[in-house]
Amino acid sequence: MTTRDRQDALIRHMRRNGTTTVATLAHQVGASRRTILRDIAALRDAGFVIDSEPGRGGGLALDTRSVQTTPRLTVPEVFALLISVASMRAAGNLPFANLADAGLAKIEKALPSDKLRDLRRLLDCLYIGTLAPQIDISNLGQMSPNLLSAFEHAFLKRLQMRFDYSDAKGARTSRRVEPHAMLILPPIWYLVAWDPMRNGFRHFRMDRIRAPEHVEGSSFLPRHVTFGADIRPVQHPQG
Amino acid sequence: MTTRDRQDALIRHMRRNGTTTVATLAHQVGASRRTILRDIAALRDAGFVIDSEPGRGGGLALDTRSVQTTPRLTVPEVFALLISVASMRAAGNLPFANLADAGLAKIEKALPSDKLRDLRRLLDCLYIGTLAPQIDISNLGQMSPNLLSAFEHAFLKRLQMRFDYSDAKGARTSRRVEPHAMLILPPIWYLVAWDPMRNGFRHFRMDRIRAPEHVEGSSFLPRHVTFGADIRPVQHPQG
DNA sequence: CTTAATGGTGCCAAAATTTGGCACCTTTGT
DNA sequence: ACAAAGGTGCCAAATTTTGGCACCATTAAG
Repeated sequence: MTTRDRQDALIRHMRRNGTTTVATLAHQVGASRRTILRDIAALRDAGFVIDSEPGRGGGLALDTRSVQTTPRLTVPEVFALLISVASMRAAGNLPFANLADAGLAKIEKALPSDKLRDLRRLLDCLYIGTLAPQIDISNLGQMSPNLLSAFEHAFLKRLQMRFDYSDAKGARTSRRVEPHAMLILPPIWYLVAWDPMRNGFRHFRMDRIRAPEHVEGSSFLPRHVTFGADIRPVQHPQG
Repeated sequence: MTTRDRQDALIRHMRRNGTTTVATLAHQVGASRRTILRDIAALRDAGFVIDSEPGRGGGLALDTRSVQTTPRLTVPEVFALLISVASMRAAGNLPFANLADAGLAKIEKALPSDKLRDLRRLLDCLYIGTLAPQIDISNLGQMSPNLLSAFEHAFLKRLQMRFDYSDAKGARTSRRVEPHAMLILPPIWYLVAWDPMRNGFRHFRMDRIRAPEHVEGSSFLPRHVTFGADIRPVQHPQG
């Protein structure tokens, strides 16, 4: 969460909720009161009109008439939206998915061509099933926050991914694989990847993937990639 | 001079001067070569298309055709996207939903304020449950394509909706109700509405709602509203 | 072939910025 | 008087940014 992201979140929250307070915002974005006050000052500096009332019953309120900015979405953001819509379609809610799709199409049109190319490649590797697999989902875990970004980064740049995996019996192994596809069989998500150590394709339940605890040669990792996209290039089959 | 200011300056310089080099830019803004290269990467990530040619006589050039066009989305489109993301969040796929949310926030920012007000009102009437109801879903039907648009139209303009409804026993009734909320208990979607004939609130499973076969006074209906949003205003409780 | 110019990447320590905590002030409604 | 709210100044700790360096790949000129 960069400064900029946090400030975006503040604006979003104020847009949605109307009047709010510094304490509320601080709790919302997980920052201190002091930081929020600094952000508010920065946002005012950037042109946002934010009314404030001191005293009991006071608070902050964004004047929504004030600023209009062009949205600039990143590839993972659009990809996440696409996944949302696609999985809703898979759940059978077609009419709504179609409407959302129309909106997405417009967004895609506004993407620069190279981003669009990335997006198409990501879409090509995404499979969404309609029927839930007949398996026990009582111990369905939480997916790690950075997994989608890490997948996108590694897949597009043809890098390997490193992570720790717990199989159905709870045995933890450390993996280094080449990501090839994402398979969604609601509510289970799978990563399909080539495991060069085992010389074969493997499915990994994404809720069982964790960031690697001990990364050898961690100095090779860009700091923002949590799942250890490696610098070693991958021989992908498709062009 | 913040990072952002510097990156803006780079874009301005490239817009003005056409082809340039990293060294030139570095000298221009008083930063190192390394920093400029990092900025270029960030700008590309943000959606700017910047061509580059290596080798003697090479350089950088901003593709000015790739100027971002603001996608024009309608309220129902954004609403459908929001539902997609919200239902994915309800399904427990938080990290992905958060990413999608960030994208949506940017889209919301670009909406004109009156649309944003509409959107907020729609959001206020949307409830998404996390646990599926313990009911038989073997006969889950298809939701009609225009139902969401009709709901949005009728709700925002405080009009009545007309439709045919089949209850659990298959008995068909013709309804004329005031829509108040949408309740999603995956995979079942409900319309919550006031039924003035029966003088009470009713839940309608949305997959059992069908367009009315015989609509009296159909000349009053806007053509695109399939479900017969009536011109009679509704007394909504909230402002 | 050699060389110079150019974009690009990885790494690391130094520099700069951001952050959280604290004390304290002002305003406002009960 | 008091509690709840916004706002400011300060400082050490945490985090991010930066510059410098080495090095790679590509390209054109000599």
